[in-house]
Amino acid sequence: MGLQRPPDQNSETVERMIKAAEELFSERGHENVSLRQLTSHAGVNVAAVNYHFGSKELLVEAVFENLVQRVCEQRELALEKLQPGESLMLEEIVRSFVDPYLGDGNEKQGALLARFLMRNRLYPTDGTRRVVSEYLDPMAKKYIAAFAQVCPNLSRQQLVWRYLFMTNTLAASSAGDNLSRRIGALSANSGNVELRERREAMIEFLVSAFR
Amino acid sequence: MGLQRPPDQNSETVERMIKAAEELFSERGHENVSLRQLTSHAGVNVAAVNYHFGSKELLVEAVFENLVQRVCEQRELALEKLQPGESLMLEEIVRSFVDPYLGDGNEKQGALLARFLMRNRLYPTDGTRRVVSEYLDPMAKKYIAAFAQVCPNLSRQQLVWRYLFMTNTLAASSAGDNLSRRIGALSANSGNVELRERREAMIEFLVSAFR
DNA sequence: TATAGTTTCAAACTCTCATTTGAACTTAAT
DNA sequence: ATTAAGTTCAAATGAGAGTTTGAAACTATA
Repeated sequence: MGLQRPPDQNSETVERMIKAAEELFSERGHENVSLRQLTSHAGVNVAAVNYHFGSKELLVEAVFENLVQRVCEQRELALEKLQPGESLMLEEIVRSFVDPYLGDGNEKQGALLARFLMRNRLYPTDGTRRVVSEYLDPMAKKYIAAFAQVCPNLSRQQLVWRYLFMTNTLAASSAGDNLSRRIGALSANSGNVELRERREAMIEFLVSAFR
Repeated sequence: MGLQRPPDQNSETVERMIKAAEELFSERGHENVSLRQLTSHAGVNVAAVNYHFGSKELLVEAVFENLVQRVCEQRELALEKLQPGESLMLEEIVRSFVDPYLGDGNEKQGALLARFLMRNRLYPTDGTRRVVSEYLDPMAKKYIAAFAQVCPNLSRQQLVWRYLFMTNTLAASSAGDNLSRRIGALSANSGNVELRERREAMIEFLVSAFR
């Protein structure tokens, strides 16, 4: 009968669409990727989006949720590994937060996540809010608790602020390749900036911001 | 003959359009404001946009340039007022940077600027890049020089990084009212967060990030 | 093999948007 | 008063987007 709610099956088609979406969204942002571009890049029919996800918006949210879930799992693991030892290092907490965000190798994951988080900041929807409150907020509380152990001089309120500023810095610094260009313009140096270098500078910045 | 380039006149119509654009853009972002909404809110005809600016994109860039110019002028003044005394305070430099950005009273200006800067980070165009290199970059060099005086222990490279992280934090923290909601979710406190409070917390954060 | 449910496909549909158009109106100079 | 340029207007245009459709292809079960 035409229009039925498809179950959450892991069909080949769905995976290909999500993969294509991650690639294209991380480059141009989901508002600049039409369904025709997306589906042709994935090698599936245009109608597949509405058939499998219901709408473009729901596809976007599925990709977002997918990614956030992945990152939060990695953070969970990294944070747990830190807890047992009593001597909790500030820098290691920051690293356990930043590393899963940026992912490995290329900067695509960080860029994608940054786009989503900025988008949620500027134009939140019910779906994106749900992802934040379901995955990010519980994780945030754990991090704030961890920071509280290392920074006993900061009040709970201050910790909340700084945690949020940290996430903002991370998101804003990962979005687009514009930062590298800007650094070239401001430094006397040559333009090219290494990824590793950027990551280390940011961690240094964040660590000092918690002191 | 139909299509001529109109000069930069300060006609009533142009002013009304820019004013309406600032209001609507700061609330919903320029991608979510159609020209019909914009012009009807301004009380002018739809065709006026293309007649006076050439296109929607050029109107957006004009609003952006307008705003950035204003903010940079205020920063210039505030920074100059600081220089004469030898005892340059880190916190005052940060304030001279933050205050013109956030504007006075309502948070509309900060939100508008944040949207533009994020947009430029995610989807830069020739026009927005021009505004950045023409207004923001020269200003940035002055600020980096000022920070260098107060933070002699930081290398030039570190100063550049931290300046950029500062701008990112500022932009990300000013965009949307989502931050307040998030704080409510993470604190045990009640949801409402004062503007002043937020501003002070951010300045505290930024100051500590430069130490 | 027959049948019912699921998935794919090309094509059409609908809607909104920025942009263009040509006439009407205003303004200022000759 | 006449003319020409600048400006405004309602209406049309056309491109591009997401979505829907109904038939065809596929898959599994009986």
